[in-house]
Amino acid sequence: MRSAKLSLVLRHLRDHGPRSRARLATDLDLTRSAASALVAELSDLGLVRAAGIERGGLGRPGTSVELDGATVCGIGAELNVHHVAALALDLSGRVVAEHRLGIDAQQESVEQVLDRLVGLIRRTDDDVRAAGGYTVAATVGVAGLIDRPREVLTVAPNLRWRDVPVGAELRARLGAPYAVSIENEGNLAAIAEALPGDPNRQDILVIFGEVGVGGGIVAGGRLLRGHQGYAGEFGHMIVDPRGRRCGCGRVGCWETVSGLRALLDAAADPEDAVRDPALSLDDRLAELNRRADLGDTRTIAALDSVGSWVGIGSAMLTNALNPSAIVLSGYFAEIGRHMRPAIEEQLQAGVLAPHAGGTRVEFSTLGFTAAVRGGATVALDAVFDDPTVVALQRADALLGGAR
Amino acid sequence: MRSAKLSLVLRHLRDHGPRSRARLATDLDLTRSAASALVAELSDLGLVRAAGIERGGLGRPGTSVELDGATVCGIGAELNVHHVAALALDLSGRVVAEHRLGIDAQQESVEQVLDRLVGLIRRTDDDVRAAGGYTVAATVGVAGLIDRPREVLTVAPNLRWRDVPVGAELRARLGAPYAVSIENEGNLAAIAEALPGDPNRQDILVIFGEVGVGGGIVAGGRLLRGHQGYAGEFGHMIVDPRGRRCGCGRVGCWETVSGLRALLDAAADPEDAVRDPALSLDDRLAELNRRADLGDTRTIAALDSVGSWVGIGSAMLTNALNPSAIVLSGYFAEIGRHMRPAIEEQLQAGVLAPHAGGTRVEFSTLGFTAAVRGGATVALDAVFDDPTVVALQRADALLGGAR
DNA sequence: ACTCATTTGTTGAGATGCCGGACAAACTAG
DNA sequence: CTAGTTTGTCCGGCATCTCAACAAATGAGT
Repeated sequence: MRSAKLSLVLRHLRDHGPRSRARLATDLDLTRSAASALVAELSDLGLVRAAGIERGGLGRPGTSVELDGATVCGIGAELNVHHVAALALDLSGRVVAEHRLGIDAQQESVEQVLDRLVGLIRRTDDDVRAAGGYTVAATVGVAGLIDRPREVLTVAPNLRWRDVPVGAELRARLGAPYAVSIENEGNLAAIAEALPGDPNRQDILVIFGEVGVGGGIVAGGRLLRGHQGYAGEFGHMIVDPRGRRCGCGRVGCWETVSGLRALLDAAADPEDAVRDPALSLDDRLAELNRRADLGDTRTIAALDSVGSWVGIGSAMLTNALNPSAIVLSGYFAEIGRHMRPAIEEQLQAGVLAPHAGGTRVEFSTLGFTAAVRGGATVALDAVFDDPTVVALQRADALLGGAR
Repeated sequence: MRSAKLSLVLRHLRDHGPRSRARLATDLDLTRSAASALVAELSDLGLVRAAGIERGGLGRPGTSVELDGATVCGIGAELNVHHVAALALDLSGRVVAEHRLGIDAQQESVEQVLDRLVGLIRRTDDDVRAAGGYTVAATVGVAGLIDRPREVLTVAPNLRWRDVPVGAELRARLGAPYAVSIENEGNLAAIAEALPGDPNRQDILVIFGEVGVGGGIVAGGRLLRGHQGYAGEFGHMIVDPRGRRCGCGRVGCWETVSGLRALLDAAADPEDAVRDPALSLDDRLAELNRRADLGDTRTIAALDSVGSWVGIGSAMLTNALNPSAIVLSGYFAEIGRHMRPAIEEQLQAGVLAPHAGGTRVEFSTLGFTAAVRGGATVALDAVFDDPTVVALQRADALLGGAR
């Protein structure tokens, strides 16, 4: 009841930016007295602070209140085939710490990979503490199917892992005083794209492309996880039954025609440098962008073909979900501008609603940090859900310095 | 504030059935005093009543409290190509009144059809009043795309309507003291299948098949409407680009291979009685069921083929949404038992998650009343959201007898 | 049959938090 | 410099929740 009001105020400050107590009162339909009292309590918890004077209007200027980012942080981490990463975000959305490490999950044991990830999370937490803050929770994104109720990684074709209780393993290794949860990587990337407070980012479809294609659905500002947490596996929708065999064993999965490999195969001969896995992905995509800019016929045809498939799949999902935007992330964000016409053409053609239901095609600007940012956002949700938890957490963090 | 707690209690009684005040207190983490006070207030509002003594346990037996269905009703209505219908549900889910009228929307003017529907809603409301109750709200399901923010029927291929402000038209004609809202028919059918309190019916995918194929998505117990309210248009996902032309003008829409027409075309020659539109749909489907039971090769092959397509589309949506159940409604419910093997085969083959992510294939038992039931449920949501509204509504209903 | 433990529902006292109004503070407009 | 406006705080009143106590209704044990 009390925490619900505190949560309301805190979220409002996050979603709509700093503002005076009086403004909070009118926005949230409270009295000025109530707003003042709530702000005072949030201030005692170390979650908000004064942010300067609001000059310009008529009458006495208000003292603006903003989220206090200094102390409370959430950690997002990522466990992927070619890298592990961790990132800490404070309440105000600032990056406090960031670490990244290249690995080859297929060549290392499960234990080794988990140890590396735990090391990264520890270092991130250390950075947070060094900066005078503390960690409230950590959420780890994994490139595979996460059975949420059981907190088990069920299947990860690209990692080649099966039935690993990642949540319990990480908790045991970390022994941390903060909560640790796991989530599908694409789902976290989707959360990162659902910008709080932006009305055009409350019902979105995020499609994340690398070798595989995944993603997530945000509906009404909330992540759609499905019954067991398996929602968002767009890459394995079968769109071309007479097509190519997929890594998952099926034929014609969407990622076989819209994934990175499909693009590279269509755009270049096997000996071409853009198909050399030893070179950095950024460089190879930059080269394709250059060729497309110069008007290279084969490159443009490849981008058109892949773009059409991206559009066909997007149209199906748009008929089902009617999102306000489709956010293309991963390699699509790097090279998608050349695919846009083909994607939009298929979207117009394949969606029943006029003007494709108003769905816009957008490209992510978060790059490779989408998943870890989403993870940190989820971790911070604990605070926004119930701001009073930090009272306990803070005591824990100060007392239990040894872990 | 207070209404939030009242709402909590009322919903709990709906979702988990009658129970004592003490049980409510422990379930909802309240004190017994608070629970008593809340029940007393709900009782004053005429929403709950005593339901008998709970014998059997140790100690003093509790007096069970249940939803009082006698007074408060919600109306659901439906506007479809071949019929209009209306149904009133009381708080406890009992059908208080039901009316149905065959029409041919393509032969009549928009005004005529709306007048017929209004007449049906009026008669239903009269029945409610005759039974000593009153109507709190009405929700009308329409077979077409509803732009929710604007409350306009954007496009309805089967009705052949475009840009009709159905909400405003109905309100003007009814001049009713209760709220009137509109919604897509498939979405209402989906709500009707999401049984409150059943944990296996909180994340479901409802597919409704007649000539067209539509449906709705319930995620976390809440209807997924999308940005503009166009979500759930599964029938026009393009699944077979080399296939047949659809009524919407595109090629290969899912409903061209899984709709009723596809089944009838495959199962019988043009002169066969099962393809005679003059005969009742129920009789024709019964005949197909009979033939399949007798082992007729062509019928079984047709059901297998259509079932496979139903399964292929379901698998795509299951990858994206991970529902706990796919509820097949409309003509699928009548004849689906012969399709089940083909559907489940494609689901297993097309879903990445092991065992198809635990998604079960179920058949609706609501028949043609699904949409109107869903509409009445939505109408009653106003009461469950804020039980105090009935205090005003009741005064209105008693005073403003003339409308 | 009687007593005791157990559970229910109600009641009253106290605490908490919100609302409304009053008030001083701080600023703009003229 | 004054009048008007808006902000933030303080205080009495009200509603609501909690806590503790108590009577009522039952089963279990002797």
